[in-house]
Amino acid sequence: MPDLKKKNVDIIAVASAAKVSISTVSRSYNHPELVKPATRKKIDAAVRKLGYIRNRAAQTIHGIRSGTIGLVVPTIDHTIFAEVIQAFSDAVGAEGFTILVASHGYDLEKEYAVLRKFMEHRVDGVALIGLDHSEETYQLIESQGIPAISIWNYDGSSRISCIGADNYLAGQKAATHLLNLGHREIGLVFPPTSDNDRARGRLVSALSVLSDANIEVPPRWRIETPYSLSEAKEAVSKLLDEGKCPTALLCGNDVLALGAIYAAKRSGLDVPVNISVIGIGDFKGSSEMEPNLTTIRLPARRIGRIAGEEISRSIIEAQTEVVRINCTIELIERETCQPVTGMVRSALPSK
Amino acid sequence: MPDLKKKNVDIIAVASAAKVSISTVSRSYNHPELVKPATRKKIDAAVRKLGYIRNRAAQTIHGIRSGTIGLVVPTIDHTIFAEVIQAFSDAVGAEGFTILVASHGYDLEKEYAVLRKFMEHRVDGVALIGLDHSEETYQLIESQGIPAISIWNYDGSSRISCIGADNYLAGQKAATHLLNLGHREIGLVFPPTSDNDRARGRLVSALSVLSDANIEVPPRWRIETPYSLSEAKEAVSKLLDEGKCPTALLCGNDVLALGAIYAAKRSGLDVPVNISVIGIGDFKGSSEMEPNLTTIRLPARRIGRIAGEEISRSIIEAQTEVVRINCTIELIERETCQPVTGMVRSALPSK
DNA sequence: AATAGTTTTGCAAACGTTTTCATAAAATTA
DNA sequence: TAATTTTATGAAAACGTTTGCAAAACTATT
Repeated sequence: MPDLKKKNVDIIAVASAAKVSISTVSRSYNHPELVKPATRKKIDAAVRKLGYIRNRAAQTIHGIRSGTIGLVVPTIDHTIFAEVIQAFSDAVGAEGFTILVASHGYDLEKEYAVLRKFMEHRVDGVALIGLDHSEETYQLIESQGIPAISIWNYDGSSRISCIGADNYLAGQKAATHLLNLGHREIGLVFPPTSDNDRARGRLVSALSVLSDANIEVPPRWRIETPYSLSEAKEAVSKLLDEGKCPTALLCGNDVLALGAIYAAKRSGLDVPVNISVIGIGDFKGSSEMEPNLTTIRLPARRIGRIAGEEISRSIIEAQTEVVRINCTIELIERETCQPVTGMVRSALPSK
Repeated sequence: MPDLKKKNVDIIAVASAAKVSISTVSRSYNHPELVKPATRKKIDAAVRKLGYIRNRAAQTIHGIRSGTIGLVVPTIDHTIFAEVIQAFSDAVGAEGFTILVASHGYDLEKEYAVLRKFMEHRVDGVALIGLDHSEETYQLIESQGIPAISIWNYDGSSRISCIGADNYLAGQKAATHLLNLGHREIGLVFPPTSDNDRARGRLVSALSVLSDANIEVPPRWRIETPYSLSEAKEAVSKLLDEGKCPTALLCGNDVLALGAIYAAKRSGLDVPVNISVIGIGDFKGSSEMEPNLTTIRLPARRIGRIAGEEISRSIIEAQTEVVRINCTIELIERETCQPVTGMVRSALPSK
């Protein structure tokens, strides 16, 4: 039973309890092969008796790694980021690192502030979402000279290492799929795209595919809504219930797509018979929902895991060169999209 | 522009650049009122010029707080925990703390290991989910004498501070509601209950309400499934497609409930016309899904926020007495449950 | 102009470790 | 048994801060 004498037990206490010098105690942790087994046993006993726990702060000021990695995300409670965090955490945890987590709520100033705080804690590396960051943020990272990695976006000319998918391609694939199914009347449901390169890439490319096909999306069919199930549902409901409605909805991510599907159901529309919906992401649950969501798969867990492995590696090997990894994405055809030819348009609301 | 001369800029570098002693630099951070404004200005200039960032590790070994709080959850990528983490993070962030996060995957040994690692980092406090922890874990917390708080469960005799809801009551409310609607043939869908006091409390109380009403749940109707949408859907599908099926499903949480609803839909059953489903939690999205989920609301964000506020407070005030907060829960009647009297049972599969 | 009081600053010890270097003890060899 | 090599340990400096104490620089008072 640990000695509860409030005195904070330090390495000195252990040393005297074990009747050895502090150097020996330290060594028995850091270079156990250099200390005699018998001595090690004495030390272990003392450690156990006193309930000693090493102080990483004290180690850290010797230039020894802190063993922490900072992770900043826009928000923690979106499926997609939660998945990334989990995978990232598992990957770096396997290498002995602990993560510091913070969210910035899509505010790049806040992101900088958070990152600075991480630096005060002398994290061994940092991970961010996307490549949209303030100049200050980039300079901070560069001036500290620690490994940094951007998760979620691939960009061949990124300023820091990145691992992710090509969001531009994602939007393209989604739009192309709808086109292939014969859709010409297409609505767009996207989150705000300022300060969000993921959404922006998808939107821009979708729009460009559409305009290449000579399709113009009327403003009323271009919905901008916060990244929220309820708000997306609300916004799409409004679109569906007023005036002419599109034959298909291209959504910036699966959450918005789900909101759209709920809105359709609420308006008495069947997906995909009356309207098709495609998402981007293939979030956890998208394959289970009824009807199963047709979407562009962005391998969140894989990205998170590789990001974790990659940054651990660059910390351990102290190599700071930029690496860029592009994860392939694919169209997952499920049940929420169908060719226009098979559609029943009569169900459209007449109110 | 920061001086990039790899030399790690420390307080000494700043001092000499500003032509003052290191004590003065230190003071200008910690007790600015003690240093002359003109001097402060010189120091600020030097700091900016060199890109100096304080080293919390060095401060920490003076007994100064590390400014970190450790948070251990079973898993990050379940809506419910993600919500809690977000709220908790925001609350402690407002007080200047940064969180260390780790997950243990429902393995209490791992939880202990993670907690130990947190202690090495000298976190100022720790937060855990639920009250099921190993004896070792409790002793570790007690021996370190730092504030600890358990999130999600209320228990009047908890060993550490706790904030949460009464899961026992939650199960009771859910079961009672089904009973009130006239259901007598009730299926139970729960996650494994060992090492999970939340689920256990709910299951035990539901069962007890049922048996008090002289209702016995046949083994085939007692489904144990991992906390996963797809596995719940799978398991419930099997139940629904083989043999007699219950008029209502009581699910241990909203994710399992959603899985059950999907399974019903897949089996051609309408919820609630052919079968009622009740969840527990009222997760984000439960109110939006179609049909809206009837459930017992556990205020996740509120719990997370209060937990964060509470632990910040006890760290700052250095007061370590146990506090226990019980958040009220309520039945949210929505669309997935209806009285047996109105049900259509003919739709049941005959295969 | 000398004194007393205040404000501002610097010196040095302390915090809990790791690590280099030197020394003591043990094992090996001659 | 003495000399040599190897292995195990300890003393002390170093890491980047904070802070108690004392000295220095001002201000105000006579």
